[in-house]
Amino acid sequence: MITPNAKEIFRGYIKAKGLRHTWQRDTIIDAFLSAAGHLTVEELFQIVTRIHPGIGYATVHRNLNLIRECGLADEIKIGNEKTRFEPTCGRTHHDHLICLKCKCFIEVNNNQIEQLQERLAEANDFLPLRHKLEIYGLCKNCR
Amino acid sequence: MITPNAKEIFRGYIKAKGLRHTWQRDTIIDAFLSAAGHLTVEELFQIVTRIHPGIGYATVHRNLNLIRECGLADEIKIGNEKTRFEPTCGRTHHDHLICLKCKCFIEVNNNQIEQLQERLAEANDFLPLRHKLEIYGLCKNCR
DNA sequence: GTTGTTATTGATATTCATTATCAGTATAAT
DNA sequence: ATTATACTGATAATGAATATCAATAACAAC
Repeated sequence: MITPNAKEIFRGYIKAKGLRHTWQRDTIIDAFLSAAGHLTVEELFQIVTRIHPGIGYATVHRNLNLIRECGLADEIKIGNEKTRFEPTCGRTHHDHLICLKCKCFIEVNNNQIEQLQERLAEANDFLPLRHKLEIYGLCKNCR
Repeated sequence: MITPNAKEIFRGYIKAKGLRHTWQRDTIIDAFLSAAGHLTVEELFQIVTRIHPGIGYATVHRNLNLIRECGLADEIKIGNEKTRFEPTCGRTHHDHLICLKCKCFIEVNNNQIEQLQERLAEANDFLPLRHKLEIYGLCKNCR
């Protein structure tokens, strides 16, 4: 299976909403896609600034929201920590085991759970679009 | 099965932490336990104020955190909505189907999913303590 | 009961992520 | 080229959550 071109998805979303293409958006989507996952707005802003000094924090924030809206990023918010954005494209959906002590997280996946969730929604006449499963506890090193 | 006395749990927690008993704490835990679930700090503050005018917002907030800490409340935070606190005592754990349009939520429960989560954690050498499963989508009326 | 220590309260200030504002600029259709 | 309008970047505003602090209250020790 070929990974869909994330950048194309983003540009398509922009166009479909009647928004405009700008070099800032290009820079931001490129930086986001090539960076390691789980970035905060602040962190992406730092990266983008190194490439193109002068891009505003608000611009990065706004566009990160667009990236999330078009499905290329998931939001992870743990307690009062800053929101983090993780790329979804080319990756299967996964849930998180979050350590309450060291704040690390492990990505996990279970098809059976996914299927049960579908059925659970169905049984309640609910159309499921996305979901978030977070298991909090202690990791191998902290338990 | 007899529901454990939530108020005793709270008072025990206070004592165990070397904190002190106050009439404000009593008022707040009483109001919280007798209120319908899913309250925001603001809403509980309004209720408490009606019983004892003069109790400060910060006091309600602080004590709601203690109530959460001792396991009597779960936190629900949907998007940018205000954090809500829902009583856990005397109720089985449940997950949420959250409507993206009307913001309503349906409480659901599935033992099979719970069990799979346990196993998932185990497989990763992770000690699960609590978890949060939220399925976002469209409810019966909004789909 | 008195005293001393210290947690608590309530009012307010602070913090901090996120969103809104807005003038100037850039984009893209005609 | 013209024109309408979305975008940017700087900054202000928002708002929930937390911190601060002086006055007060709880409670253990005596």
